[in-house]
Amino acid sequence: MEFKFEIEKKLEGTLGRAGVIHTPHGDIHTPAFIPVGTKATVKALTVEQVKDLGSQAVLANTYHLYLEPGEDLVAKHGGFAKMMHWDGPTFTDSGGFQVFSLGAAYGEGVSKVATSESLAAKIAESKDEQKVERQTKVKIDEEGVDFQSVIDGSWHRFTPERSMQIQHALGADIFFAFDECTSPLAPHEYQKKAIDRTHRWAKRSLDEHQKLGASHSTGLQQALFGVVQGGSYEDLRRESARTLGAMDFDGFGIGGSFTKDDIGTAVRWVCEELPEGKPRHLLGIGEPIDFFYGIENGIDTFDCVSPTRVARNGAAYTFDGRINLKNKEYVEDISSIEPELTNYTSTFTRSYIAHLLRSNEILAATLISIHNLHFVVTLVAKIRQSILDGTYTEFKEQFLKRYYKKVD
RNA sequence: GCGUCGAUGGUGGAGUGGUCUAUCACAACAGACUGUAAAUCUGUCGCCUUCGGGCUUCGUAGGUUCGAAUCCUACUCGACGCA
Repeated sequence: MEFKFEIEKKLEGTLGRAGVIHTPHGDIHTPAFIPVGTKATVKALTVEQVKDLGSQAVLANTYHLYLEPGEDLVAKHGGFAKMMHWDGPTFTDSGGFQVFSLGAAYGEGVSKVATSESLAAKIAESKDEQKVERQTKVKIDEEGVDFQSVIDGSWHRFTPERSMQIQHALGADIFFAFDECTSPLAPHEYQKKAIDRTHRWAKRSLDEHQKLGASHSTGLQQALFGVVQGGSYEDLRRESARTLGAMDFDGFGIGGSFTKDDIGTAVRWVCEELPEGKPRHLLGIGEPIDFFYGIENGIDTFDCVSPTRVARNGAAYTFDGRINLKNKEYVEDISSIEPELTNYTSTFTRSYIAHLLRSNEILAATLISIHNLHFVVTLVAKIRQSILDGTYTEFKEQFLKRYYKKVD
C-alpha cells in the first residue's frame, strides 16, 4: 500500500523514461495522461466511459470541491473517488492554479500557454499607459491567499495548511503542495519573490501533510508532490527545482505558464535539477505536440482540460490534426471522426455528431469527449510503448509529421 | 363586396420624417480554447472594394418633402370582422 515509483526504461540520450507509479489504488504506467475531473466528474462522462477509454487515474480540484459540496461532505463518502465511483488512482490539485486563473489571469485574457507573439503584445499593452486597477478575485500575502468564490462571490482563505487539510479530506492518492501560479507577464523580480514564497509554502505543506498523515487510520499512504514554478526564467526554474528537489516530497509537479514553443525547454531545465528517482507531473499541459517535448525532457504524467473542453466546443483530435466538427464540411461526412481509432464514438459518423452539435444535444459533448480523451490517453500510451520498444524517434517523427502537416 | 389591421434583411421581430444597411435575438459562416469562472467566448453576417470608400435595400408602383422603412395615393398579398 505504499507509494513508489520505478523506472523501467530510459529514453537514450534524453531525460525521458518509462516507468510505473504504485499507489494505494493501483499502478499508473508512465508516461500517462490523467483526465481531469475537477468537480469529481470528468465533464459529460460516466466513470465507466472514463475507464473504458483507458484512463489510469483521475485528477480533481481542491478549490472547486471545497466550495461545492465542501470537503466534509466528500469525506462522508469516503473521499471523492468513492463518491464518483472511481476505484483507481487519484490526484488532487491544491487550488494553487486558481490563484492564477482568478487572480493575475482574471479578465486579462492571459492563458497558461501563450504564443510568443501574443505574449509580446500583452506585455506591450501592459506597459502602455497606466492601466486601470484590474479587478481580481484573489489577494495574496505571506500566510496564504484570500479569494472570492466564483459561485457566489463570498470570500474565503486558503493557506498551505488549509489546502493540505482539504486534500486529506478529499482523499486522493497524490496531493500537490499549495503554490502560486504566476502570470506570464510578471517580471523576473516578481517571479523570484513568488517562488521564494511558494518554497516556504511547500515546506509548510510538507509539514502539515506529515502531521495529517500520521493520524490516518486507514493505513494508506498518500503522496505529496511539490510544485516547481519560475515562469520562463531559466535561473528561477532551476532554483525552484533544486530547492524543492532537496525537500522530502514524493514527486514533483511542474506548474506555471509557458510559451508555446518552449514548454520542452522549461521542462528540461527543471528535470535536470530534480532527483531522477521521483515522478514528475506536468500540470495542465496536453496538446499532442506537448507530450513529446514533455516526455523526452523527463515528464511522467500529464493532466489537461483541453481534450474535454475543446470536445464540448465541437473540436476533435484526428491523426491529421484537430478538426472543428461544427464546420459545414462535416455535415454530410459519413466517416467516423478518426477511422484509425476504435472506441464507442467511432461507431458514429461525423455527420451525426455534427448534427448533435448543431442541434445543441448534450450527447455531442459525451461522444467527442470519449474520443478526445481516448486519443490523448492512447497517444501517451503509444509513446510509452515506443520508449520500451526503442522506436520513440520514428514514432514521434511519423506522428508529428502527419498531425502538424501544413496544407499549401 | 365593404371595413379594420398588417407587409422590414435567411427567420422572428424593433424602428414610425434626417444620426438607417436599419437595434436585438436566432440561424448561418469562421476562429479561439492547455493544473475547468467554460455545453464557453470572439469575429463576420445586402453587394462591390485598391479597405479610403462606393452602390443598392424595408410588398409593388407612383407622389409629397431639401430629405421617406417612416407621410399620401393606387395596386398586390395576408389576417380578422361584417355581409
